[in-house]
Amino acid sequence: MKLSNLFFNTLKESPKEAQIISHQLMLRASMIRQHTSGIYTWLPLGFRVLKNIENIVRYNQDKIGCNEMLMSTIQSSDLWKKSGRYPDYGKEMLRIHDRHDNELLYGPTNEEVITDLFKDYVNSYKGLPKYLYHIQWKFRDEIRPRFGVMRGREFLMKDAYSFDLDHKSAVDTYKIFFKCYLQTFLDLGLQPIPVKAATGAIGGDLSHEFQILAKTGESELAYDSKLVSDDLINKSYEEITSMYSASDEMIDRNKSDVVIGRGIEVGHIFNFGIKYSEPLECYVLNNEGKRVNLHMGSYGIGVSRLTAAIIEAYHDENGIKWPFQISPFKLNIISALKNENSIIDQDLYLKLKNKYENISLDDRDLSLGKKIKDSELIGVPWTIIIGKNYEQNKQFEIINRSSGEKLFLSDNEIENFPFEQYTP
RNA sequence: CGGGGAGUAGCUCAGUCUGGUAGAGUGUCUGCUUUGGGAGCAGAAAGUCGCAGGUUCGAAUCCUGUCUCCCCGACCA
Repeated sequence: MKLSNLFFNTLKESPKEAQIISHQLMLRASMIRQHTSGIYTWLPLGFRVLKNIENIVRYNQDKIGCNEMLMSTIQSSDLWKKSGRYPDYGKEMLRIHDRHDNELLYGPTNEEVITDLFKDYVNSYKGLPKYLYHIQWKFRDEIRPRFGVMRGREFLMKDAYSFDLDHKSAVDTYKIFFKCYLQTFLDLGLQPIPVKAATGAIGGDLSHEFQILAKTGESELAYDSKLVSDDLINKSYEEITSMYSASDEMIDRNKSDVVIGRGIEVGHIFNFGIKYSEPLECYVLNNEGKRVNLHMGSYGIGVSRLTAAIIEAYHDENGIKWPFQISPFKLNIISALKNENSIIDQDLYLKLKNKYENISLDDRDLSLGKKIKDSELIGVPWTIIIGKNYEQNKQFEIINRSSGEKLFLSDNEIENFPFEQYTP
């Protein structure tokens, strides 16, 4: 995209409402705009990032045979009354009335809806197990929204739901999602720490949070240093969960040889048995022709929160440092050639655009310094400058956002340069 | 909900104590000069001072009410 067409407006100073670095940078880079407390408009740059994250999450869900669908954001209160959660959810649930004075709500989660759906479509054990998910906006009327999209009231979540015949099978499913989550966060460029969780309001007997390390994280963590390892993904569920990890009040203060840190919770998985299938009468016939309630699990990833979490993990004093796969633009071309008629930058732009889907050309009439600063703030992994070195040696100057390293490449070299091999 | 703070130009803030009719930086616009790290000079546009009521000759400033936002705590992807 040509930046002259991009709707954005970078800020030198950060608006005072922002307290943490990710919130400040998201505002300064024009990724989001606050509409009201805890509710945000996603501007073009932010929306590109959100979609990139969403696609990585989607890819990993699809890989384990999870079916993508889309449920409504508005739900009827009926099912919540059946499950018993209508009174329990309290003020955090946004309750609304339609013109007939029917009680509706803006969905904070979807266990009821999906359980009610599932029971009418699968009636035999032969149709199990089945996994379903969607990526959808949720609303939880948080007591105190804060830190930008980190704890918004309206937020984008991937929520998956599993249906199994019995407990044993449900545990196998749980392990599949567990490994899938590790892979998803690794693909996003993050180092996940799985933490055994208290099951809380949702209930059930098996639950893990996935935390990523960040100084500004809301949870305190204590974990075995071996959990931070490159080949964690190659270990079995049993091996991984045998290593110590805990958050907040679950931490054993007497335990030594653990690493203490802070984390941002970006995922949470639950196995909760028949908690919803029983009241909502979701059952199948087993191989003896008997009715059995399905064993269910739910698996959440905070997609919009991840944008902030990734910035918390990857930034410096000049701005964001996006992992390549997340960045709104993979590389940014800036021309500093004095000859106004030069189209070297546009030629290069067209050439690289064939190879990389999203790249940008800063064709705005601004000083070189301002363009470089914007490129750094927005967090583009590679900035290509066509200037002095091009005029003298026909070389493009390539700046690596993360390391600050500069490379000088010829016309031929730049076409084959492995830009995607970038680590922030 | 309890405790604290703040609403003045797109953004950051001064002015409020001590009432006299709106300021700075940055951004924006115009012109000229610039062109390797948020350029320089000159000029310009831009604010019902959150809202409502009150006191006063006169209110951003004092009083009352109200709304919104931010921070600390309980809740959570």
